[in-house]
Parts: sequence; structure tokens; C-alpha cells
Amino acid sequence: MKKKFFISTAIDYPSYFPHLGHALEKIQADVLTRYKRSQGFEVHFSIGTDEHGLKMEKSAKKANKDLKEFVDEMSDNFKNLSKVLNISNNDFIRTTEKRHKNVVLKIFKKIYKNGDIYKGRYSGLYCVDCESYYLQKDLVNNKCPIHKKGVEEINEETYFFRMSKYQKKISEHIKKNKNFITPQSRRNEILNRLKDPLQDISISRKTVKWGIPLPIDNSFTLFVWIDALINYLTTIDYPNSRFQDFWPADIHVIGKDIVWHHSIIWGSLLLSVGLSLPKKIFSHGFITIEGEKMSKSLDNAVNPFELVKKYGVDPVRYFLLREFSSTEDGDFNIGRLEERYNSDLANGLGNLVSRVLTLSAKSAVILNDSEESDNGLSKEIKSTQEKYHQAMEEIKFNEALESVWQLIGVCDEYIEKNKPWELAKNNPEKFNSIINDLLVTIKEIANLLEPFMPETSEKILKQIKENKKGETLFPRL
RNA sequence: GCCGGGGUAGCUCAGUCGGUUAGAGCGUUGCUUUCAUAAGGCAAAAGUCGAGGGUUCGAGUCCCUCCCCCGGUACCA
Repeated sequence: MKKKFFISTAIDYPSYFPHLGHALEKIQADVLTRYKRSQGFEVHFSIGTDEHGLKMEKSAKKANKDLKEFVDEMSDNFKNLSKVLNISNNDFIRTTEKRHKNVVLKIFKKIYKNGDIYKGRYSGLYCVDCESYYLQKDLVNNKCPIHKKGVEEINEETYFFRMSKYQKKISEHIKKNKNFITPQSRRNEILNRLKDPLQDISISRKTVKWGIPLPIDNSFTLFVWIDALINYLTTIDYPNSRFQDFWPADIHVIGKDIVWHHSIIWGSLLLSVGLSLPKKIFSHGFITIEGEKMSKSLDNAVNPFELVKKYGVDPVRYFLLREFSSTEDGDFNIGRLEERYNSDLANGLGNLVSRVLTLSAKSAVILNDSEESDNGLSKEIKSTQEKYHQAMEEIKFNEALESVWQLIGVCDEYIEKNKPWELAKNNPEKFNSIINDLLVTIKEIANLLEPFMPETSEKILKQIKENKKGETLFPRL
């Protein structure tokens, strides 16, 4: 039986059109997925949309559309995004699907039976403009810190989940498993917050109609976050055989703003149900645009569809993975993208493939990669592989790519040093051996790049196989 | 306020247990090759390592003070 690996992205809230941040998360998860598949794992890779809640209701109204229609349309945008980005997910889950509702109800019942749900009163200070609650200590002169307006004191019935019960267990789990939350900076933040006593969480909403009704009280719907988190069980068909094979999840890829929800809220829900915790919660950073925060008011969101259309899917994937640290914020700058495109892709990878294939095609050298003997580059290949695999295990995509580009540089030097175009005239035997070294190396480069740039990798392998130069991989901009 | 991370070449960053002239990539400049996408190769210029003080034979690397930037500070997707 194949080793199993379950990776998920967060499901997106489709109240707005997808932006580059949504793309980054899918691409990162896709790279991991393809990498694991290349290592022989059977991977379940899920993405999707989180479609309930007040904000969806409001967005639909604003767009002047029927709610269901609006939700379908918006969800499709995200589905298309993953297609355009060449994401190799094998499920796209929507929280409005029947299969999801069924799983949510099953989970809810388990938690309820376990005595972890109780009715109480929620009181809080509510700012209507923010649509959110504040604690007394966060107010400025008794007013909302953002709108500088008075807040309403709300006091209403709600159902709580006994999250406090699991504080100790989760806290110990995080302390014991150093990489449960990655990177460490996020882990520290969570541990720091856990120093204070954990509050139980309100999991029902009376005012929200667009949601899954509480099975124990139809006048409430389930808080959208609880609903959303359970998607990770729905996608692997809880509690059936696929679930048995794939739970616990190996990695949840998420944004840095929702680490708390995935480690603490999700973690305590799972403990209540009696399930193991996911093995890793991996948080990526956010993208700024030309130094500015992405924001609706600045209207500076970069449209990933247009970007791919202009530059191609692999260059966009490459740029986001090479230029950004996988866990920290990164700045998106179009000039920078074009620089990277020209220097790394056109002049680097593309040109190398082009010159090697021209040479090999001319003399019909046939790739012989079984030949272990004195390949002048085998040492370099090996050293690249080591760096690459280590970086991949640590989820440092930029470092993995850097190691591949070092190897590309080595190939260019190797060509320069051996001058195969001269050998072709006076030393055909040596010529063949040099070209073979190069073919073996660029084949390895193509393999290593497959998780990052699947189309490009395939094109290179095809050229090698046919021993024929194909069309220019990356025309200079 | 409190907690955490950071301030190193024009840009993005790396600098392990403190140790000889501080590194890489991109960009810039010069030389050079022709197999190749006017790409490649070689070389060079470029940094008072945020500021000040201290420990030490020796500090980007440890300690103190200060300045600046960013993140977190629970029911917002």
C-alpha cells in the first residue's frame, strides 16, 4: 500500500474576487503535493470555499443577486483560479454541499454527547460598523478604536463550546511538538496567548440565517468558523475508509491570520471528538503590493488571472516561490517579476536548455543516463539534490529553487570550459560524453522543477526525449 | 502598554560555537566567447553591518541604553 499524505489549504471565503494571496496559498500547497507524489506518496490535496455566514448574505445583497446564485458564481471563480494556476488538487469542497452538512452534523452530535456544548449568555461590547465584539481593555475612551464610536452592550443567549477544557492538552501538545505550528514565530505567539486562561467559544448565531442550523435548536445556525474547519473531515469522507487512510492530516497550509483557529479551536474540537490532531499547521505570510498592504480601499489587489495571462502560469508560480520566503511576508513588484523572468527563466533555464538541445540535436547524441561512470557533473547533481531535498523537507521553497539555479550556473560554466562546439569538430567521442553529461543534468533539473513548474518541466523532458529543440521556453520580455 | 521578530552593498537577503581582508543573487560597469533566447563566461565597483556605550587579545555575532520598522495581543473571513 502506498504511503498516504493529506494536505489542505484553507477554504476561501468567496465574498470577493480572488486575489494574489489566494493564489500563493494554492501554489505552495501544490508544490508540496507534487513533491510528495514524486516521493511515492498517495496524496489527498483539498481546497475549497467557505460559503456560509453573514458576510455572504450581505455581499449577495450588495451585488443584487440571489444568494445561492451568487455563492455558486463566486465559488466558481476560485475553482477557476486553481485551474488557471495548474493546481493538482483532487477535491474542491464547498461548505454548502450536502456531504459537508452531513459530516458537520455528525461531528456536532459527538461533541454534544460529550457534554462540551452548553447554553449560556454571551455578553460583549459590539461595534455595529466593525460587526465585531471588543473587550473593555481594547476600547479607547470607551469607544471603538477604529470608528471612534460608542459600542453597544449586547447580551444574548448562545451555545458555547467548552474550549477551556482542552487548554492544557493543546498547550502541552504544542510544547511537545516543536513543528506542530510552523514557523516558530507563530508557535510562540500561540503559546504566549495560551498563558491566559482560554475562554469557551460561542458557536451559534441567532442573527445569521445562511448557515447550518443547530440540530439541537433550530433558531440558531452554527458559527461559520466551526462549520468551515470541519471541511477537512468532509473532504476525506469522514468517517469512512478514506478518512481512515488519511487522517490525521499531514499539513494544513493556511495564512498567518488564522493560526489560532487551526491550532486552538480546531484542535480542541478534534480532541472533543476523540480524533488526533493534524501533524502540522503551516502558516505562510501575506503579500504586499509595491510596498503597500493589499486593501479594498486602495483597490490594489493584483488579479491573478490577468497576471497568468500576461506572463504564463509557470513564471508566476516561479516568482511567488522564488522571491518570497515561504513563511514571511513578501512584496509583489511587477518590475521585480520581470527581472526574475528575464534573468532566471529566459537567460538562465531557458537559454541553457536551448543551447544544450541545439548541440545534442546537431549530432544526434542519445541520452544515456544509466551510465554512472565519469559524468563530470555527477558530484554537482548530488550536492544539488541534497540541498534541494533538505529545503523541501523544511518547506523552504526559495532555497530549493536557489539550489537548482546553482546547478544551472554550473552547467553554463561546464559548457564554457569544455567548448563542445569545438569538440564536435575534432573530438567526437569527448563531445558525446560532454553532451551526455549535460543532458543528464538538465533532465535532473527538469525533474527537480516539476513541483514548481510542471508545464516547463514536461516541455524540457519532451525535448530531451525527442532530442530536438522545441519552441522557446521563456521568450525574453 | 506587554510579548515576539527585525534594522548588513542600489534592491532582496545569508552570515553556524564571537576569530584572519563582511558574503550571495539581481542590478550597474569593463573585458570576452559564439553552441544558445544579443543569452553565456570572466572581472570590477559598491557596505562607518540602525546609533551610542560596555565585555574581550578580538564583536555584524555577547551585555546595556536609545532610535526606527513589522507582527501578535482570542470568537473578523
